[in-house]
Amino acid sequence: MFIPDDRFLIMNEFKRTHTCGELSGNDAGKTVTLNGWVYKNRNHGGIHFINLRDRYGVSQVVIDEDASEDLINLADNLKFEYCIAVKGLVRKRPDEMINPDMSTGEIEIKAEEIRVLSQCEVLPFMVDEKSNAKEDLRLKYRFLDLRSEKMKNNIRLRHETAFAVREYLSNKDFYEIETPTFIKSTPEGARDFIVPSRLYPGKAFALPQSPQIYKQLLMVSGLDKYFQIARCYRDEDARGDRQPEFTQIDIEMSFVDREDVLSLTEGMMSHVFEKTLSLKLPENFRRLSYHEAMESYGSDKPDLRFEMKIKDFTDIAEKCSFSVFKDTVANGGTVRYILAKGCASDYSRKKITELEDTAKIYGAKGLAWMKAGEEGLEGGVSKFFKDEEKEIIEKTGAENGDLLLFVADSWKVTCNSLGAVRSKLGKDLGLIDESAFAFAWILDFPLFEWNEDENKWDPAHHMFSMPQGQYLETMEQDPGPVKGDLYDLVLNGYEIASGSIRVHDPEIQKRIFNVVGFSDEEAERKFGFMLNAFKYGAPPHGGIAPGLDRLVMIMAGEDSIREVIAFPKNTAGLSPLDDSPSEIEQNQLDELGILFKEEIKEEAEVAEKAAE
RNA sequence: GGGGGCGUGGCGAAGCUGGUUAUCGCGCCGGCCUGUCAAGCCGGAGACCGCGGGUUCAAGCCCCGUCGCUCCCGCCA
Repeated sequence: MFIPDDRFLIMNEFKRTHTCGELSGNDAGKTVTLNGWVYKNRNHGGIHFINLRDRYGVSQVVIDEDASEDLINLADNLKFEYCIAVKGLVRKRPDEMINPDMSTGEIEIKAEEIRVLSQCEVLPFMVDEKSNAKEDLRLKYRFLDLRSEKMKNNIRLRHETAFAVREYLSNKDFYEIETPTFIKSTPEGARDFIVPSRLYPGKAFALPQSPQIYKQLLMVSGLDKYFQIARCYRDEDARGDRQPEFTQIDIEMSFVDREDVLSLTEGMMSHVFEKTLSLKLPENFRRLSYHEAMESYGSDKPDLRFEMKIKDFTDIAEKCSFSVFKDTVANGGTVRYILAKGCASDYSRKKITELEDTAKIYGAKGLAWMKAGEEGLEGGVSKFFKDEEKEIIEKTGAENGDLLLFVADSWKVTCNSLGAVRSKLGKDLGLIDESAFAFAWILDFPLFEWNEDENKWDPAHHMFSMPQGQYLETMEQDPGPVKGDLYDLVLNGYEIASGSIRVHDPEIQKRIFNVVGFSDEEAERKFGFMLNAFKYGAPPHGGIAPGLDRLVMIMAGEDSIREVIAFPKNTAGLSPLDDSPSEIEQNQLDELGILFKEEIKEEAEVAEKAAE
């Protein structure tokens, strides 16, 4: 095997003239040089075919029977994923050998010279869509995984999305401004990642959960329209759609109301989908109130690719003889149901139990059911509703062969659990159009949430969202119904953006703090620098923050944001690639004034002994 | 913090109500083959069945524990 000593010289002579994806019949007759990786190597004795791959595509290289012995010998020894350079003549394939599945299938390159630029060891998994290697292994060898067609396309889509965002916002006079990633820790909301300070032992920076406060300060600065494709950090457990570090398209603008932010976002999404997927989105997205989303779809991020609404059953439940329903209503709860058209025969007792298990995950105590037959309602809890049978059939519109599913519980549990049942039905019954993109705005979120455990009002989101005008007078006396100028954008069952019109008036801000029991002193200590800025001519402002990872995930048809992040963490928050986080040197700890390493070990040992 | 699923050569899987030699495809090594494009044909190497313990005449399979991954609840915009 010839491995060159002077690779610079080789590169000089064998620098690519074309990529592996661009050659077509029009290039026939040209002498070209390609650089790439050996994707396939088929040896037919007298003739070799090598599929050479780079970022741009795959081209077939042929080593003919008339090639030199050296070249044949070299081709024989090329293994998967060798990085090579090929110099040769582009020629049209004979008609019957054209490969219509290959963008370069019209041509092939008759190799004249081949140089091995870099060898490759036996692979841990095939760089191939069909390899199906486990994700942890793929993450450990991400550099190989990213060579695959799918990952390459996902990374490209992500780039194109970010590019379209920059293009759109820049054309609308937005500035892209970087905000700090070492900031003050504010322990509200998610846990902060902490960066200890060497210069000030005992003190620490936090990594931002979002650039929220800084972007609001930029509005006070009069910079007017800001965006940033911003890395954000949250020290919480990962999920398929959540990573400890993620990227959001952070946007803030001054002198706007809710409608301005919504229409800007709609325009931006339309631009992105047009540029990346050549898809036209509706000019205005559907709108649902939070209450409506929860009641009809059982989620604040409903999948609107199918309907199957959840409906109210409380009026019949409260007067029926079935004590589970009756008592729930009497105790302030609610009874709601789903009508599954034509599902009676598909759903045996066993399959209904699966649905019930789904409901139970979200706190439901059970899933009551009945089926509509030729004679009326039958099975399940139908025997308790003999008197109301007619009324139920009329109310629900149940027809022969339909299945009715009920949950009786608190409003929230009823909605959430039926929402989960609805999702499962949608998947199981194939109601979801996988090619659809169902955007919707969720509006009118409550600003406050009653905390049962601590007997106090909590902020339902963050504390800097503007209450809607009609609630301003009664906010303190009756916080429950207060709606905020908050908005979420949902897409196919995911929340892909969240934003609000902010409070820019220190007086209103103070009142909100009061409702949630935040003392002046505490507010001053945690957010003083922002509240102070608001004393100096803060403009009315608002914004939104679409999650880039989730957006691209959905556009790519993936189920996990890890598929659209070049180097993600796994669900345990670890990086299998570099094995981080890792232990650090004692001297690093010493420099930071962190002395606990031995103490932690001792504590762990003590705990271990206690466990025994 | 809690629940579900998975863990079998380098990779992906099969392995029945426990039964003696752990199977298949890909990859790897050797050979053959002039038009393939998931190339084909012949031969070969490679596995402490995640780890520890238990039940049994006998465990990949059953039980207990533990570790890892993954999905979900909690948590989290």
